[in-house]
Amino acid sequence: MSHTLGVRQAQKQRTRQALLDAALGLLEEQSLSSLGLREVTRTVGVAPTAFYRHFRSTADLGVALVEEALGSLHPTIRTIVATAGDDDERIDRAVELIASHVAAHPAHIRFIARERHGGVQPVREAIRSQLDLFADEVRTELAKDPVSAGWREEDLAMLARLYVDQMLSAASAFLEVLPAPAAERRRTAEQAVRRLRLISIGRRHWQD
Amino acid sequence: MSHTLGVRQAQKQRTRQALLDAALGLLEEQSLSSLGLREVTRTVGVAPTAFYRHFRSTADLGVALVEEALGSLHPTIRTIVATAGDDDERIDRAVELIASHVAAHPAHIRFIARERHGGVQPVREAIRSQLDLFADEVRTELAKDPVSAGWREEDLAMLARLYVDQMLSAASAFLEVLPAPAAERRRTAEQAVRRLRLISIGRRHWQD
DNA sequence: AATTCCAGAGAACAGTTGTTAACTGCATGG
DNA sequence: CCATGCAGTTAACAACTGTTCTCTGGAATT
Repeated sequence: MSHTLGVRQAQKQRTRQALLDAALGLLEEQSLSSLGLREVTRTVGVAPTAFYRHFRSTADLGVALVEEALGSLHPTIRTIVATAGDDDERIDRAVELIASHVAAHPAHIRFIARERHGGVQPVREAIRSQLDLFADEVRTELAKDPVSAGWREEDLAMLARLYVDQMLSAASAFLEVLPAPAAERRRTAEQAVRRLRLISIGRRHWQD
Repeated sequence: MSHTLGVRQAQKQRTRQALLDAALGLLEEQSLSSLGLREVTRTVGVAPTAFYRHFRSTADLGVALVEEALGSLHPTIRTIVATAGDDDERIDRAVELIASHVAAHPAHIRFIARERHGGVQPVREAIRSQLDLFADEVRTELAKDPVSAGWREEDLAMLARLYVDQMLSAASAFLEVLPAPAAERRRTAEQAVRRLRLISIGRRHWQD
């Protein structure tokens, strides 16, 4: 199964990754719809035509970036929601985890936030389908919780989406204060915590 | 005071508005950072150089579009929050109002959702400052409500921001289902209502 | 009636873009 | 060891970009 890649294919994947990295870097200061294929190949140091060996278009590259940014995040999300413990404990841990993830992969988060409503349809759809997946996974975890006993199916789905949206919103907020002093970053974290707390309270009293 | 504009300035403003309209149309299928100045003037039917008589750059035009899209919305927002009546009634009315506004000005909403995290800094900042203004106005209205008695200042601010975010989120959701059949549009409205209800429940039990 | 002002036109600039075709060199599989 | 496959190169294309400078016609001011 673990068939070591030949020298040939290994080099190809390396160039492909270089293209993705270069694009992600360039996308910190512009949107995908204005990203030029030549711009990307130039920063990698490769001929413009080489691009076509890996992607049909910049939109295609964008879809690959969505996969890179969100694909490996599913187990993390599950963990956040499924972790046992007090509600407030869980919230604090979730917010910390989001903050550290943003600090570790700022460009990825920026890309997702930017292109979620961006000008390139295939990319919007790719992001949407990933978020739908997240929401469904969160819903599954929430359903296991005794607090969700007696909940209507669509209410559970609503809550799951709300959580996913909040995580992205929090991530985007952290992104904006990344260069700010620690005090302001803490305030952002506290805002996120308060939001999740209010939602969690609403959740506990939903059945009244 | 109501000094009628001279023929001269009137024509200028007409061209300016034509540029804004053309840009807004073009931005339905791309982001501002990829919008070309020539592209805009071409659709209006004026020389590229005429653009500079009205805007320094496309970013500058973008800032003007933010004002056009959000500037006149402040009284509406205040009304939504300040309206008397049962909580659920208020929520229903708010969601209906958002839906009809999106149906009436889809391009404006799309523009705001897209450029809020878009690739053009001055536009992001313009949107942010408008949303901050909204949040502050909502906070002021919320403070008048007896339910908010005894609330900490930052908790009120958090709730206000949460409401503003929800309105934008709902608007963006309506936008996505604008071409969809009425049944799906209703489902979107119900999702928005449920979210606001949960938040409203959390709000009533916040003090426990 | 004469003068100033200025929105918009026109032409030209150096650079950029995506895409095509035909190529080269090297790892791969027979 | 030789033939094939294919990642990446080179060159060229027509079309497009933002910005400059110069000019013009008609409204606004005097």
